[in-house]
Amino acid sequence: MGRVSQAQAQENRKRIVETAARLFRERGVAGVSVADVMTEVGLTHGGFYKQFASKEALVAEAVGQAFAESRDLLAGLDRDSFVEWYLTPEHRDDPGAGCPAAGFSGDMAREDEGNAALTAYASGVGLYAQRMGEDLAAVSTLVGAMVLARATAGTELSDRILEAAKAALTAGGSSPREAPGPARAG
Amino acid sequence: MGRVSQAQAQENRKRIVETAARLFRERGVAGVSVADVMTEVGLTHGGFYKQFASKEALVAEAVGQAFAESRDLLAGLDRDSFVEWYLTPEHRDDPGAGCPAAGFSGDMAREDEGNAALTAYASGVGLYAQRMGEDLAAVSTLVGAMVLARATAGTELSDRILEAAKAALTAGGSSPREAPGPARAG
DNA sequence: TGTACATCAGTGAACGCGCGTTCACTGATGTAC
DNA sequence: TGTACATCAGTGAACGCGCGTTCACTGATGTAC
Repeated sequence: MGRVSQAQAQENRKRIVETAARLFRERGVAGVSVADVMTEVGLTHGGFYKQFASKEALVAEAVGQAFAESRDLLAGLDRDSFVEWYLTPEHRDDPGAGCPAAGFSGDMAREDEGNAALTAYASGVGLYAQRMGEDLAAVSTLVGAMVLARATAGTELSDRILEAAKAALTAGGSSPREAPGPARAG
Repeated sequence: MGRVSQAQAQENRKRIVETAARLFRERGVAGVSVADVMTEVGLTHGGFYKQFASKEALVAEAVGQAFAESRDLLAGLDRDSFVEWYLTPEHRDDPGAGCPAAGFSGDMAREDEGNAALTAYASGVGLYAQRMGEDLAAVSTLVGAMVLARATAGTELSDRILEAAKAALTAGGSSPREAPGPARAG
């Protein structure tokens, strides 16, 4: 295959970023090679560097892409609906299409400061914070529950974590310590 | 160096596991090679396989070791003191000596089920749950806050996450939605 | 509109590198007498 | 206690492999006239 139209090239680039955003969340950045991404898109790995300076640059774009995709979802649900959706086994079992704050957390903790991926990640977390009314403790509960539920997937503990977090964050925002109840509803 | 006494060999093995438990939490399992661990211990990498079947086996032992170390800490503090310690910048900035539930979360999410490391991890999380009175939502808040604070380290958001989680989990369990304050203190 | 040429997205082989793992070897340790 | 020999923890070189990245090449696209 020779040269491709500019429109096609732009389309290919977009698909590379979207595919990376999904695969990195599913298997981690270290678990996905540049060749993996390109093969999934239907291209050969050599062409990657015509579009991106490095794998690291792709990671940064993928993080931004993942948060951009979730922006629509966040906007379309009210707080309780969002929490309900977030803490489902379906979300736990499909990290590739799920919350980037949870999906990329393991990889971001090891990036060095100032890094483009980190910047995109931090601003994305800000988005989630906004959705939750700047309640950073609630965001922590969501992300922590998802991370733990995934790490314990397959055990009985996993489902219980999701349930406990849901009970704590819905039904009026009762304390994580207290049993869920109708107090403060509305 | 030729053969070494059985006592020395056992001591070396122990130090390999302890060093791995620290390094894996600091840089992630994929970010630490077998040679890295052995060099840190002061041995050469070739001897590793006299003591362990594979890197994967070391990961499983390291996870168990990390939780075993934290067991003492958990036992020595009451709930509020534990929460206070957990949500400090010092804990955030020293993952190698910190909570294994947070430190290994990124790596565990990608292990396949039935795996020895996963089993050790899940039972370790159970330990934390016990410490927090089986309040899995509170455990989620702790781990989520630490994971997010680490992923956003260096930004202003990072400290705010720790503060918000601390406010939500101490001072009588006030709602994560409310701003921190002196109300309900004591 | 048609022709001639330059561009450059994508190909596929190759690179150097670090990884997990193996192995022949060493020589102090542990054991049998 | 002393001697002779087997064991085996640790050494260091080597292995095959997959990775990120590079590069000469291809040929359709884009452009200049």
